Amino acid sequence: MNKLDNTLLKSLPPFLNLAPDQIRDILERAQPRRFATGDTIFAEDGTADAFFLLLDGYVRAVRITEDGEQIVLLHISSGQLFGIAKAIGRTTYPASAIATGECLVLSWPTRHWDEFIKKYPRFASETYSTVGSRMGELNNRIVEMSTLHVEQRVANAILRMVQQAGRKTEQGIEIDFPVTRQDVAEMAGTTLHTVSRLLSAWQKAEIIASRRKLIVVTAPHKLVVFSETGQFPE
DNA sequence: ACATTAATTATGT
DNA sequence: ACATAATTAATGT
Repeated sequence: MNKLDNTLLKSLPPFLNLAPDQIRDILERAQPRRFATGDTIFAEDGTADAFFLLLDGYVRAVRITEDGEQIVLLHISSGQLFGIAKAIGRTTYPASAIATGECLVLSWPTRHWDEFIKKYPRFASETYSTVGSRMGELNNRIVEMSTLHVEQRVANAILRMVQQAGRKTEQGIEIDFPVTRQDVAEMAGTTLHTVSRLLSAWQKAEIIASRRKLIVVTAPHKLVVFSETGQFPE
């Protein structure tokens, strides 16, 4: 039913080295979907009736607190599996998935999960490693949140985005999806005002350059040093 | 050391 | 023109 290129899946980690008929098997059960900026792909606590593979674009995992405050848990970049509640023994999604920018996604009904795991060892090991690395990231962030100062936290938030979605330009490394100060604030656990103030300062110090919804890190090394020491190098 | 409030300006449809 | 984003200063905990 779909006109997706068969070579597309072949190059993705979970489906590496599969035979053509296996690729077809997987694609036949997949539903390709597009999402626009800000679209909710699935909602926190909703029944996990599908799991997903991000083909293009970026998605962020978001949770809402008691008093309606958003926090951004992590970003997912293309090639990654997400919405894999089954992998952590859940029947509902632990967070909401929001499209940041245009997204192209493959989704499969959850009932195929167990079979995929059995049939395709790469798919199984890939889910383990993505679950593992996300746990690791969240783990680090807990430590950061409780030990570091805001300035270091927003530095880390920016560095993480650079790491996951950095694109080299003439000026430096640019974050490949739209980010507002509010977004950064939600990642660093602070307010957009503090973020705005910090970004302005770092702009003057020629560490970053930023326009509306865009952040370019012009001196990545200095920002790394700052995130670790709380001081800019001479 | 940070958040909150509020007022002001810039930017994108 | 209108809504959304960003800056900036003042005040608060």
